[in-house]
Amino acid sequence: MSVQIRDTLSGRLVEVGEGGNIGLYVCGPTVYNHIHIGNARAPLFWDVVVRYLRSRGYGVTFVQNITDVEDKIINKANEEGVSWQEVVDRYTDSFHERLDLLGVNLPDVEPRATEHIPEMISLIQELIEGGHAYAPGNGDVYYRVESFPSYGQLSRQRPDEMRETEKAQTGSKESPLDFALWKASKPGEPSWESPWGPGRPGWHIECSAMVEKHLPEGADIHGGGTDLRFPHHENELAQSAGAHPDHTFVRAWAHHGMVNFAETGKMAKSLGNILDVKDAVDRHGRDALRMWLLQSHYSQPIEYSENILEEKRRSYERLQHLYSRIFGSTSSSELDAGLARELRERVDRAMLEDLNTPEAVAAIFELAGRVGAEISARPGAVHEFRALAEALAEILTTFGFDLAEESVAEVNGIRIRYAEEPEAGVLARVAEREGARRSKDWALADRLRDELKAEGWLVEDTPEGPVLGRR
RNA sequence: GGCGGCAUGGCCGAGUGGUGAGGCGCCGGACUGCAAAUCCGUUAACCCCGGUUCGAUUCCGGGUGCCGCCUCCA
Repeated sequence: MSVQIRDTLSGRLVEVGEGGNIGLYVCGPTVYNHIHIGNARAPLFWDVVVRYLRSRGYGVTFVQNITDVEDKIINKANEEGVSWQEVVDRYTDSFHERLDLLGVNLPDVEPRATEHIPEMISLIQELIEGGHAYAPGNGDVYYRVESFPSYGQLSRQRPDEMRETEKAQTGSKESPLDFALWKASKPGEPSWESPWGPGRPGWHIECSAMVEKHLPEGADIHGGGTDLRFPHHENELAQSAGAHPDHTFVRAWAHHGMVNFAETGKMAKSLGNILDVKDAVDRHGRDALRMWLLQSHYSQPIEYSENILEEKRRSYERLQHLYSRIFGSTSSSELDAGLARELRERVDRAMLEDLNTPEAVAAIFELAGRVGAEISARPGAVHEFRALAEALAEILTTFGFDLAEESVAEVNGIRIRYAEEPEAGVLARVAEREGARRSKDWALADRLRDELKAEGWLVEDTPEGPVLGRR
């Protein structure tokens, strides 16, 4: 069994993980602000992928870096009159808090740029020795793009056709296309000793160094947003392949689409149209956010709106309800076993071909529909889905959803289902109310329901008995 | 200007050379003392013009529109 990934470099499906192990590197945040939901796409999506691959028996090494030295961090620190380390600490904590809110697991390795300065320096030295880089003598070191003939391959750009912009000023560079590997530090800026004088690393070099260090066999999959394809990944590739032409750097590049707002387009800090992950989770809950991301393919752009997220919340609830209904099934049937098997197979097929989460989610819903139809036709069947309940729980958990497992209490022969443990006396009154209902004492039943409602509990009557929930 | 991607039913969104994924909504129904839910069923689409083909939403060409990138934005 192997996973196929649509590699952005070749445009083809590439097999990875044949040997059972997968090294995954994903570009993480530059910590100079709270992450917005656009930034959340990568951690959330890859979290699902990692969980899934592990559930299928793969050994996964998941590396996601934190960029903790960069112009924007320095600018932020200067604006606020604090040290750059303070900015880094604050927003690294914020990042972790938000991952936690999203229910995203931390990667196996979370390397920081500043912890890899020696590796970067030695990589730069190798590039200089190989003629791929030069130090003009002012403390900077630049990559010599001309020395790498396949430059532009990843982004399908031809160097001679690249538009010249002010951002690509020549300065002390040989060519406007050359990019900084090392920058001389100005006073007050983060600074490390180097063969070229005190300085700090360029942006791209950190990822080259960290991929090589933490995934010595090369990255099977290298993820990041489509906006990183150029220049960031193009430059990473030029650096790593330039320094080590015989070593595989990346087997499959997987670029995910941008998150857009319907009205204002791409969500970007520079455009000011950002939505903090925290606000999105507060508004819609993490499960809705997961459903939203999983119901479209990672390679496509995705649109955010309050309405869409509300829709996704409802979608997820439907699965949660189905699970609640069949959870606790004590027996299995031929139908049950067949549905469980089909569910697992279809999810696998979808995921193993380019991580097609929407296809996998569709399979879950489709199977759910068939269960509903069976229960609808034969209510007693609700207790005969042990295998499917198990498969469903496993898959939804693998996708990182919070599956609420209901408890069942039996009071005076009345079965009451609830997800959240109620305080003493509540269950007794729910049972009392159900007793009142059975003897058609509607006045008492309604009074008890109102009473419980005032205390924050909602009682719903179902054919299978009362269900207690939070209002 | 260059490069890349995308155009699917009211909305979101997969996929396929020929039997209409899936979700949300609408509508119909079931359940129901009331309430709130829930469940079932149905509805409906492949941007435009050519071409290839027995047959194209799917392949090719052209057009239109939208999005991203073009040196440090996930």
